[in-house]
Amino acid sequence: MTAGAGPVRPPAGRPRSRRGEGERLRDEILAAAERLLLRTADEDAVSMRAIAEEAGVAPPSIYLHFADKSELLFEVCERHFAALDAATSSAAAQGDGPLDALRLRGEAYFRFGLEHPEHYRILFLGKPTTTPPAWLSEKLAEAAALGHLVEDVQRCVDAGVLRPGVDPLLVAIGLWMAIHGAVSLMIAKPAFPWPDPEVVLDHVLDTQVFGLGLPPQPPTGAGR
Amino acid sequence: MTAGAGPVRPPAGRPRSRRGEGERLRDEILAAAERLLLRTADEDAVSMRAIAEEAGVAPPSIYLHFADKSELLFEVCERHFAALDAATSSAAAQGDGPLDALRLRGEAYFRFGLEHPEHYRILFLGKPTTTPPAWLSEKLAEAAALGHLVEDVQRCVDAGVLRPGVDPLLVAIGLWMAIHGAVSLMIAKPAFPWPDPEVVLDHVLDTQVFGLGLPPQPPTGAGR
DNA sequence: TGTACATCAGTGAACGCGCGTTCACTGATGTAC
DNA sequence: TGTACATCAGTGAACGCGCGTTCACTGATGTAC
Repeated sequence: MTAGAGPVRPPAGRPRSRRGEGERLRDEILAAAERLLLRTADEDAVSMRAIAEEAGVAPPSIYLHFADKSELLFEVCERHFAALDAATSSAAAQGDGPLDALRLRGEAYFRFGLEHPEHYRILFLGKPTTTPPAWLSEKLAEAAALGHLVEDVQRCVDAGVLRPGVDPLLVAIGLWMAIHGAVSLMIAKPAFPWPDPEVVLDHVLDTQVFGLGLPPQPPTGAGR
Repeated sequence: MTAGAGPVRPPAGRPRSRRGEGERLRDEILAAAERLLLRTADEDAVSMRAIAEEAGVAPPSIYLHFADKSELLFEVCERHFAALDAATSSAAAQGDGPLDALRLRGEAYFRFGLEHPEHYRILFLGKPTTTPPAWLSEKLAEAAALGHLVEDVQRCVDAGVLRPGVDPLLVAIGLWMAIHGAVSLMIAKPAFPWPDPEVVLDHVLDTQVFGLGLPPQPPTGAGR
């Protein structure tokens, strides 16, 4: 009975946008979907109805701004993965030389994935059926920041710090797969007794650089 | 009008089991689910109704033998992954030395995953929510044949073909992650312009063994 | 300054769907007497 | 050998749910005259 001003209003009524400002709702819907995804950590909980409620709006209003659900969800992720690209690239920029840059990029990718598991799941673990066509190749590579990764690998090749004759694209894909494997298993099976994430990360990256096998020429006898 | 024998019968009527042979249906349901999964290659298409129809039985009949859907689906996969374990282990047994065995095991795992994408998806890409508790750790490791992988790694350590001081479990998990990363990305994004699977596989395994970096002591000048 | 009207932002109710699961039941089959 | 009965394998119909999406609509707001 404290704030008794104004007539009866619908519970969480969001004020309607002024004329010409209809686009504002678009951003609010995206923000609501993102909040839901982060709070519930469950893609299934992010239904159109739930998003609408989170945004303080009726479900059909979403269709004023998005063609369907997947368009909305993937735009949420697109924004988020722009942040991944920024994070990995800025990490790589701190690198001391191209190999270090590559390593820092990998670390940033790994941490980003573990910190945003549901986004990661939607983009990289989801079924192709529910993925819009554009996301099947170009955007996917973009989201994984694969282009920048290839560039980093190319720089390593140019600097001569990788084995000669390697294919930069193949190397980049291999790195992506190795780190993705770590991220996706730990995300998909959180209850599994994994070692500490940082231990896993270090091991995966060390293995990529040095390999598991013995160095070809151990210092036997007359080495040093 | 060719085979006019017998009275009118329900379309795909499966003959009811004799008394005491009720357990027979259990196997038929498992087989039906497996067939559906392989034919449709889509986990969503494998509903209880669809399984029942494939088995020529009414949906409630499934509950005579399985508590619920996830119990059924995971039993399907359990059988299938017993085959994975058999395939990888028999591949490893062909190996010429422990390191070769490890490599053959990895190859077998990779190929098995690509050949059975929907099973792989259910087991390793599914959400923890839909996974029965037992599958969150013990059975999971079993299914990935992790135990046998650790043993193989241990044999390599004992034979002195890996870098000294490595933790066999960590190495095994790292190998698992690397190959899983390749399998899961190629499964999840089949439309992506991946290199040829065998090229990917070779690269991933070579990298695991040799690393991407330069060997520590390149033969400069007075080597040979 | 007043008023009819077009436009815009947003809504209430419903459609149709397929799902997992439950319930009360049927009818054949073997068994006890 | 006959018959009542318990048991077993399996079913038809329905429950309740939540989903994505559509449709006809409302009511406020700005604009033209």
